[in-house]
Amino acid sequence: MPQDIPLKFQVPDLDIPEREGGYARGRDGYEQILRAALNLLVEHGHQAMTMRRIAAACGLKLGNVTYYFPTREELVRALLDAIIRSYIVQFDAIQHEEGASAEARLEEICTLILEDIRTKKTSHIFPELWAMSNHDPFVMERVQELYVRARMVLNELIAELNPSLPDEEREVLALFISASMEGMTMFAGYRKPFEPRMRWIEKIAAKSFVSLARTLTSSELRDD
Amino acid sequence: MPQDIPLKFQVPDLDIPEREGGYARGRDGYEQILRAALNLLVEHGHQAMTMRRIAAACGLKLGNVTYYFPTREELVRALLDAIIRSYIVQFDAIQHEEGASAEARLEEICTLILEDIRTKKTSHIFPELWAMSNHDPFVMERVQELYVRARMVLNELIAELNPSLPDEEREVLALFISASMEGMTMFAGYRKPFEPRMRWIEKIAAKSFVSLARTLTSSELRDD
DNA sequence: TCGTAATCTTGTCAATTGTCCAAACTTAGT
DNA sequence: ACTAAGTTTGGACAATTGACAAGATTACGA
Repeated sequence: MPQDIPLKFQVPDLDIPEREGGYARGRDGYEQILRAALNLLVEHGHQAMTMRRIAAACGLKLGNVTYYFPTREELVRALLDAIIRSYIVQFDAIQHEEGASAEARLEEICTLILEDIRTKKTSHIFPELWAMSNHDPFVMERVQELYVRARMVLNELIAELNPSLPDEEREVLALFISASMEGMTMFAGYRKPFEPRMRWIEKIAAKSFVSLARTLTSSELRDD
Repeated sequence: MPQDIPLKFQVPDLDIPEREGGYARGRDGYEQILRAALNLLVEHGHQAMTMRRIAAACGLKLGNVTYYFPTREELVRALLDAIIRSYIVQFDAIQHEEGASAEARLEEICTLILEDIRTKKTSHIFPELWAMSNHDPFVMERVQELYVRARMVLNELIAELNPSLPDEEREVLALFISASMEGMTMFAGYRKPFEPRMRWIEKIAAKSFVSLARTLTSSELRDD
């Protein structure tokens, strides 16, 4: 996966769990397969990610791929696990990182996420995941788990900026901010029409989110 | 397509163009096919939308489907055309509708869009479209055309609320607002974890977007 | 070095897919 | 009723897919 944009934090492509037993060659094969599958997913989408194409892409034979992953389902799950794990690791790192003011950190997080959205990998994979998750509970669960982690970071910062906001309201606000940024994927992601304007979008987002986090009050959310 | 949420404005499922020549029976078949295809897309995703499944779903024979749509590609394009056309018609109607203050209308538009997002149809179809658009220029073009129309409405309202904001900045702001709402699809759409909190999300969105539209200044977007 | 577990090759299998076609049947206007 | 255009049917085709298995080859510790 070539790096297409200079990023402060680069999310690793895959976080592949250790494999029990086996030879070094086997670990290589396993990883090669997942990387080839990821590449196909990014370049040509989920439906083009066939066992044969994966095999061809990493120089293995079809039968060999089914040795590592007896069914396509297992391969897809291992791939999504590895993809999502890499994001979660990144979010956890950010969360436990001490830094400047809550406001500055909120802005930084947003910049981080919006920059990641501009990468080809992210802006191609996530729409696939969103589409898959509508018809596959496993994907849904993993994707939502990822976003739970993403919101944890936001929640902490909002709590610092606006201590009087009740828990539930704060969580909805964190969701709003997170979802808002995800929405940029289709418009300012890789080779999308507003990609060149991503800097402005980052500024609008920072201003808007900080203002919201600071000024949102519980009474504004009361039901009619 | 059953209506799952009571909506003020219900976007029609499909806007099917008139068919040149042919008998009434033929117009029926044509429409049945597109409706069956839409239903499959919503219920089981793009990959499940095969010619045979479509035929079975609308009680036609496979060969008959290929009579109306010689290739699957043509069918998909006709379907996406009909889907997107129905949204565009809706946006055009909203745009030329006189109403209350710009602020009230902006809030109304947002409520409208966010409510539509909660429908099964919208929250299932759009992720499919976004994923497809990454690998199919035709889909990309149509989807972006839809969003251009959506932003036209926002642009007018922002211009009214903030006349001194230059054109380009206003367009990026309109994009931010539109994209922000689209991002809710994966979190507060049909059967998504935050669907029950959509009312709060609408209120946060209204407050945030109106505030942005009012207060954003050109100097805040200047490059460093 | 030797033996066993791990990895790899090769080929096959049924199932599904999009596309195509020739013949039969319907419809609507004359 | 006749006709020409529109529609429907049933079947066929090659291509692709995921899964599977028997045997060859390789890695690595005893």
